[in-house]
Amino acid sequence: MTAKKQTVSKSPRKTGVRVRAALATRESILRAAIKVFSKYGLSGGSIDKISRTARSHDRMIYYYFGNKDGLFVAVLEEIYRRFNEAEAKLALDLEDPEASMRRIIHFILHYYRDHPEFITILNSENLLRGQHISKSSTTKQYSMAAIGVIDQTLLSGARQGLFRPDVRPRDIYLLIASLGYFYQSNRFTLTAFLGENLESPEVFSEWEDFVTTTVLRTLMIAR
Amino acid sequence: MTAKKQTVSKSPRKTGVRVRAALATRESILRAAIKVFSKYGLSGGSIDKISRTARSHDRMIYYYFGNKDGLFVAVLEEIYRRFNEAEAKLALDLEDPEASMRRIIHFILHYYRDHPEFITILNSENLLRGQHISKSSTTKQYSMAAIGVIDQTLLSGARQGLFRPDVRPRDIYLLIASLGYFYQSNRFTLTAFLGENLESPEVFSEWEDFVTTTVLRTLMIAR
Amino acid sequence: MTAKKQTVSKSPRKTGVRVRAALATRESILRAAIKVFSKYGLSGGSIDKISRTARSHDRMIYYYFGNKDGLFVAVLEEIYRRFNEAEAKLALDLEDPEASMRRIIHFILHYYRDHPEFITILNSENLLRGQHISKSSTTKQYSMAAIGVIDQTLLSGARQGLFRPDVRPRDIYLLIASLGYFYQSNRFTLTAFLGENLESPEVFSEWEDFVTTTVLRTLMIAR
Amino acid sequence: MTAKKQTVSKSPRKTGVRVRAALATRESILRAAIKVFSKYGLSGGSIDKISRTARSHDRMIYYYFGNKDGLFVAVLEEIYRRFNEAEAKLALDLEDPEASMRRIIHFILHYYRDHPEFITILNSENLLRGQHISKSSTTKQYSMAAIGVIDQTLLSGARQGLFRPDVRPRDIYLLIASLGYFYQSNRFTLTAFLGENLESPEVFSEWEDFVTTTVLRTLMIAR
DNA sequence: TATGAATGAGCGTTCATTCAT
DNA sequence: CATGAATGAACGCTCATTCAT
Repeated sequence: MTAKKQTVSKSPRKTGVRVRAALATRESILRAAIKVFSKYGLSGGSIDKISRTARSHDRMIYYYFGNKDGLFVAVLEEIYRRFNEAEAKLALDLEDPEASMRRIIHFILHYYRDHPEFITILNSENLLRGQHISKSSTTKQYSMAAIGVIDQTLLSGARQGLFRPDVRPRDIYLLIASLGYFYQSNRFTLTAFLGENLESPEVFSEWEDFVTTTVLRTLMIAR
Repeated sequence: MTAKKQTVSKSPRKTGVRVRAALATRESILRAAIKVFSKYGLSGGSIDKISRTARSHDRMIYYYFGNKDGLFVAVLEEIYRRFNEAEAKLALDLEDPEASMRRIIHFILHYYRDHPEFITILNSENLLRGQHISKSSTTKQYSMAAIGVIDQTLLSGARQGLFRPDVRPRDIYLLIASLGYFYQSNRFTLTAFLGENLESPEVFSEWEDFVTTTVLRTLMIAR
Repeated sequence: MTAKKQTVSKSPRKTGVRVRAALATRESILRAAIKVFSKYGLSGGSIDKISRTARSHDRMIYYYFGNKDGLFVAVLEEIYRRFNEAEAKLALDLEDPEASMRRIIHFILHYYRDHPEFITILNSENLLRGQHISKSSTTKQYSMAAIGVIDQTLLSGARQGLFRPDVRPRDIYLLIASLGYFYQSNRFTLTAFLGENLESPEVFSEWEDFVTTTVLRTLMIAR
Repeated sequence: MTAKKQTVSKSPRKTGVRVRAALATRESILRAAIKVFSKYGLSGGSIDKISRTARSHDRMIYYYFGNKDGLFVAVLEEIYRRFNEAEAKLALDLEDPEASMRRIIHFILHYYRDHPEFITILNSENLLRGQHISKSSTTKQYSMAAIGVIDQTLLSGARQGLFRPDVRPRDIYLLIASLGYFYQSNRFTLTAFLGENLESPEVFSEWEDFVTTTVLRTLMIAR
């Protein structure tokens, strides 16, 4: 974490250590930024809070990320990268499209639940009308993967005569994402509104069942 | 010295120019706060921005709302009240449950699209883990109305043998709200992600069709 | 305390009640001001804190005392008046000057201990270089009484051949006041400095003995 | 980001212009704070007044002292340190205890007269019930020196058969401090009260004589 | 006699950022 | 590669006070 306390050495042998230490500093700042932006939003998450959380110094943030917006862009890229990385591990059996679809739903709902920073940071970015994501080129490529997985499943399902052939993968992606995202994103106001604790495992589990049923009903050809 | 709520004067003779001016001040601050919080979030929406927008003074915000949090609570209550007021105008023909459901979906999706402040302010409140809404008692009553409308529609549909009888109104409320909310809330990151402009009327219209189809497919008994 | 909630009556009979209520308001503000100024000083004791403590309104302070300085002048006069009133109750037997002197010392030390507001408010006034007391005419007359009592005691003691005849009453007044005042006024820093709790009854009692001894040693003719 | 205490640089080569400038900034803030707190008290002495007096910026106060309270603690430590430093220069001839005692009295009375900030700042701290001094460890050690000097003098006097052996140095310290402090601290209200200008050199000189006489009378064994 | 509404200046503090070395 | 020093603007909030009835 807080490497870089070592004194400046003159021997070139130690350069490797310093580079590694520098990376560690950069990484700990990034991790701290995710935590802080997630909790306080962009304007509420101050440079000071972040550097303190990272046990580093304000100045280092400027050193590695230029300014606050640069740091936020890096944060955005990182959370998308993490989501993509997790999704890539989904081993789907395309021969069983219904099971694949259930797995995808399960993955998305659980990822959202277990990574609240993903949701709050995307909300922050949307509050700012997406002004950072447009600066980033890397994020765009991730959509391919996310929708590609659904596309393949739908194609397989249609080929087997199980799924309607006229359903667009983009709509199914939005459908699942909506149902997973809104539930998590708005769980505090919803809890007050509905008088029901959406954070309880039972309520969440019931919701997953409902989502699965709904997606399959809109996909599957009735017989 | 916070102003007493509503400031009901006992002698109606005195309900003169100043009281009217006072109400106007309070209201213009509230309206400005909705605008500013909606655009910048709670921490980004400064007292100064708000009082300037309201063409009033910082001090008056404290006079009428105590502090920034008090103002935010009032803002929350106001946007819920407005939603409720709009919903109350929905004239549903319960004899035709399918049409009713289409109307409800139409109303919610369009309300979210036309009132982006509703979404951004709720996101801000959820970022803060619902710490303001719990202080407010008035908001809770609004959920009754919102779900009540769906409940009646589902009952009518079930009575007529059109809708499945085992679907919970709360789930249908969450289903529609999710699909309307996420689309609007995340339209900027989604636009970058999907490479498609979700703000275009055509894309929105297609989405409304998809949502309607999905809701009805999950509700209606196949024949 | 919080009279003045009664509705405005048109019958002149009740005028007495209202005047009394007004006095009560004035008095409760004065009492609150003593408490607040004593605790927070002049600049730290805000109009708002005072009106809140008095369960009255800011505006009433201006109504009765003109402004903050006017209120502080009234406070100064009040604490001097109270001291004078208490001192007037001292029944001294001038035939026994030593006992009289012991009584005076006892009275002053205990008055300071039991009325910390007297000390803190005088300190505030001295911080401001006595700018309020010069506006007040009533306070000056009180010194007469305070020193007069000592004067009579010294005269009696000198007449009886017990006290030195060349000691000035003003010096004895300053001597006793210094020893009583400093002990109370600086008891917090002294406690930290000396590592001894000056608020304990035993330590205070020992101090009273020392003061009495010192005053009498400087007064009495050795035989 | 509060500055580290004293900022001792490890490589002496770097102790350059900026470090010296930094020390100057810190010191000029401290000096300004003493002046301003002395004149207006803690709550009346605003950060703005101080930074303006120091010809620095608000921000630097927070940089070097954390917050206003931190600055006040530093101010307290500084005025105690200065008193201690001055006292350390007192060259006493312990072989002549009476002369030593006269010198101590002289020193204390004149120090109080010539350093009014010492008195007003201690009054401010006592108004706040000693809440800052308890945070400071350095001040406690100063009491040792102050009382130690008196202790040695008393011991020498007792050894020579001049002073009573049963007098506690702490009491003599309090006696002298009281008589010097109260005279200065309350000189404005006393001047109004007594109708005599305590700031005139003659009156002060007479007071010093009276104090000296009083202290010696309570100390010395009558023959 | 009493009040709610309004005001502009100031409060202590934190903001993101740049400077010089 | 890293840091201590510095900056001006903004933050949420409170100040004593006056206005109009």
